[in-house]
Amino acid sequence: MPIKQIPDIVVGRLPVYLRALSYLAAEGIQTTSSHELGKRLGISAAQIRKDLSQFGEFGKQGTGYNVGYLREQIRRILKVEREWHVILVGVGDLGRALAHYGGFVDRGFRIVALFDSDPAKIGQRIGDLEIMSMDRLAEVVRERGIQVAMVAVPAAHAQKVAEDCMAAGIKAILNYAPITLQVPEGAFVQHIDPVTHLQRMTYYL
Amino acid sequence: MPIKQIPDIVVGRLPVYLRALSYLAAEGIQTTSSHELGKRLGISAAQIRKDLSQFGEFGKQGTGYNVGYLREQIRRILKVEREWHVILVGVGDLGRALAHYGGFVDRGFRIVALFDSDPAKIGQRIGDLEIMSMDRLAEVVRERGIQVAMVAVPAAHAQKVAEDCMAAGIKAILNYAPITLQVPEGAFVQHIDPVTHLQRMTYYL
DNA sequence: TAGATTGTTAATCGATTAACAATC
DNA sequence: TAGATTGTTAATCGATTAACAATC
Repeated sequence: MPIKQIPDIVVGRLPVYLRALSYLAAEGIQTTSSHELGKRLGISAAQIRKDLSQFGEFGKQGTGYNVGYLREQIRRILKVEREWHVILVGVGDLGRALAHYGGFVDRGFRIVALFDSDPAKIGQRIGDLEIMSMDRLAEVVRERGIQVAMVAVPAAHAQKVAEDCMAAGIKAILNYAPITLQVPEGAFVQHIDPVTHLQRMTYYL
Repeated sequence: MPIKQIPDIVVGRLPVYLRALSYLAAEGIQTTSSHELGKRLGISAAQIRKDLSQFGEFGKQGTGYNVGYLREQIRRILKVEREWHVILVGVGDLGRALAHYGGFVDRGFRIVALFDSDPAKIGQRIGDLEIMSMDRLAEVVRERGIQVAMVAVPAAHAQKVAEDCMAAGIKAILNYAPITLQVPEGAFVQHIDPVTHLQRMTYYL
């Protein structure tokens, strides 16, 4: 019997649903509906119901969804009810901002090691983490079984860094360098390039 | 006669094509093909040809595409052959990193004004820009005819800031706050939330 | 009960791919 | 010419929407 394949585009919307549910919970709202969620997110109610139905039945006819329960279910589906340890490679301006950002931990991610290739930075501390040499990346990743990396190095170095990460056992890379990384089957990359987002909007202006 | 409507998903890929073409140009490569581009980007050659064909005929049978020419054409389509003036609202760690980032200008965007609501920051300089009070946002946007904003304020303030921006005449917002902004018809928002990207990958781990 | 909302089905809509004539 | 690659068409594939029975 074939395992039902969930479309990636559906997986991609779950974090957005989860984020909205967290805000609803923070507002003290206990029950919501596909219509309410959809209105907040600019997504049709039908699509939200369809998406959720891929994973189970989480609502109640006539009532809608319990915010806390649905939130927990999506956290479980996305595997963020646990805490993922993440390395950060590249501690320039952006890397520093990411290292200081307080919004990772309560959504399932903790930066546990920093790496940079600049000898002048090695040994510096950010919070309670020390910036380490790239030489130590593989060792740290292997010993601690880390699967997720954030890469904030210059574009010219990003592909090499990604390959080093993969070789060490990293399976998922969040890439801030403005270049498309090539990774082998079974590895995952997400790209964050503000300029591509800006350019997508100027087309319409 | 109806104007041919370009799918937004196609528009969204153009900046990625453009970025790849810029790297090819920097490498001194003068000619490329849909296959070569596709291989670099993990996109099928057919899709690239189909996407480009929405806007015109840019290639030559048997030869492929002239890198410089195609690059110019996409820059024109995306309207980034000009320089867009952008305001940055929110000068925390991330805002500072964005203000320092050197990668905007040569891709069509220049940050021309900084705003923050923290009185302690107002008057501080970053490069040759002075951080201004939110009170001055509308005035600056109107006087200079600015249409694009980057928002890097805490989530709790982002919707209000977005509304202030829209009221002042901003038409496109790049939002770094981890919340879905609601904007009126005719305005555009792109969201950058690293955690949603991470969560999209952990599903598969 | 009456009203509301889910989960699901079928229909619609849209995007991607395969294939190939045209032609450089 | 022979080989390569485009632009485009048609076929396929996939995603979204509309509608509604089920039911809280």
